[in-house]
Amino acid sequence: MMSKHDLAHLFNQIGTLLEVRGENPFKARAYYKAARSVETLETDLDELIRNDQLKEVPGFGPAITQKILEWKKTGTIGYYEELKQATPAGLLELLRVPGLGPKKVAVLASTLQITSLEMLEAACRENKLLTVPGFGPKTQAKIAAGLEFIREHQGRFLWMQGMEWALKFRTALAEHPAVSEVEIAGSLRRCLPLNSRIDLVAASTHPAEVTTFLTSSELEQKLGLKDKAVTQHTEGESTIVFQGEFEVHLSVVPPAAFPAALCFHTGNEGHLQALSKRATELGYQLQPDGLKKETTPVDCQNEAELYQHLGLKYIPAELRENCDELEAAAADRLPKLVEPEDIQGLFHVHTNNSDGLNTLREMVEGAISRGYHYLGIADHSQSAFYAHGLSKEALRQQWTEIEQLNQEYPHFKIFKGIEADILPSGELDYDPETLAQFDFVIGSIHSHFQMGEAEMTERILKAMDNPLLTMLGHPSGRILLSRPAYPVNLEPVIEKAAEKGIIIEFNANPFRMDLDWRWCLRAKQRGVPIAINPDAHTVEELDLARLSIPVVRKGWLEKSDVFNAKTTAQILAFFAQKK
DNA sequence: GCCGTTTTCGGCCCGACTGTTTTCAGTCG
Repeated sequence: MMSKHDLAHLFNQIGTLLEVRGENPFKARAYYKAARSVETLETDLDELIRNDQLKEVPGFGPAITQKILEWKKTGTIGYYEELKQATPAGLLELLRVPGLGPKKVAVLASTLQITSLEMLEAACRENKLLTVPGFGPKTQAKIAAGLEFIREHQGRFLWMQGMEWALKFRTALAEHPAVSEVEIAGSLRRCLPLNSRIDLVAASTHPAEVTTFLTSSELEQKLGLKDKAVTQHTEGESTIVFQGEFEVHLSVVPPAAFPAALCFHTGNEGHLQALSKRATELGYQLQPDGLKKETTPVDCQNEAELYQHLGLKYIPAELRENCDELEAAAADRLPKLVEPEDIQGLFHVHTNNSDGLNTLREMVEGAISRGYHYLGIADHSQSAFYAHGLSKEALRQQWTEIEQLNQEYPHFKIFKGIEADILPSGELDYDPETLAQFDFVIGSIHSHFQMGEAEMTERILKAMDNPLLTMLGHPSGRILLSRPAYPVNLEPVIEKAAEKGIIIEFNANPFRMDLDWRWCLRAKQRGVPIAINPDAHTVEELDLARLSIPVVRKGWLEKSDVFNAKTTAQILAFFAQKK
């Protein structure tokens, strides 16, 4: 089934290919624009074709229109295939290097014939970049550092990406007749935002059949694993790698050993050490094949029983980081962790008034159909040119529309908000009179990342001193796998939030997931409410808030710690008291 | 490649930063 997303992807690819090939950048932009138009079409593509209205869509001229028709008929675009054929595959990879854009990539390809990350690495080592006009020692050093960053993150993947695959493996293994139980273990089960391996533990009386199944071409075809290789294979364990980035490790144990094996393969190291120590103190031995008293196995049906024998409440895997969880489990003061159903509404939602893809109405109706009770709209502010930040005039129009929708849906509440840039000075990106008209104001940093830690911290603290600030957005600025956090000391930031009653965002975008879990725990201890915000730019992304709950739980958060677990009435009261 | 109260070629989203330059091009958000 071909979706308009596939077509948009093709246009984006054409744009990128044109750029690295050094062709007219405005031609590339025309394709990017067409891609965006395709994504945001309000009328069905087929209907536009039927009524011969394609060329009326902004951004669709004769060339693009012809290509859409071709794609409809053949499923692809000849022009794209030609460009792809004529461009070395590694060239697009080079764009991942921070500091390398299409122009420089084109220059490197034409002067040094560099067409892959490996070739670029070699050229840096040999100081070859210095011979290229426009490239100096600093540029070469920056590129070398960028390559280092990419290498460090090689084979690492996001929690949501990893879980998607892990669930497929678990389902396939569960259907195997020799498997009695199978679970996801390791860092994915502990819900770390970044992972390097998919760990699975299965119980079976015929382990070799199960490990062989993991390495089989049958499973490879069933799950569509690309570039699969087997890196380890014994009777009880096997490891495969696919797509060059995903490593899957499967351990198969006898059913009686399953609970202990699952616990051992879940970790983490520190948690296991503390657990073993406690077992020893109580006269047990905790080993990967089971819990024993003297040498006699102690019967455990599941992990909960295993913990129970050690005088502990069951510790959810998310909390097993050797972070006071054993003490809490012993004293029966483990948190009752937040659940997806606890989320009542969403803040930090964009519309196509700034850089979102859907209309305000679509976002509102999407939230209603998902069972939410309120929605906090927060488009980009005026300084964010790159994201079509809203002028005051655009704001007034949006407010009018919000008021109309609030009337149309009396049982649902739409809050007027903004994601205001925190400017380098620490000022928020509108005058106080304008800011005062919002129901809530999120302050976020989107530019000028190159500051020292003290200066950056000061900038954020100053923004928090503004009485009109309600919430701090993506508080570390990290983009997992592509950009480190900006330098900031979060300790005084959390302190200030506690003092001023400011909410801190947990950004549910899989590439962000900040506030990081360690700092969530700190915020909770200081009584700072955390809002689990989807930062949605499409209707589908509204789901990110609930989908990211496992990662949020890692920060010990309970329903009462989460701002958007409050009812509409409680939110209204909070905003009223803030004014 | 698209677009036009500039009707058919010349411009196309803004601004800061950085590094390589002696006046600017590329990248990034």
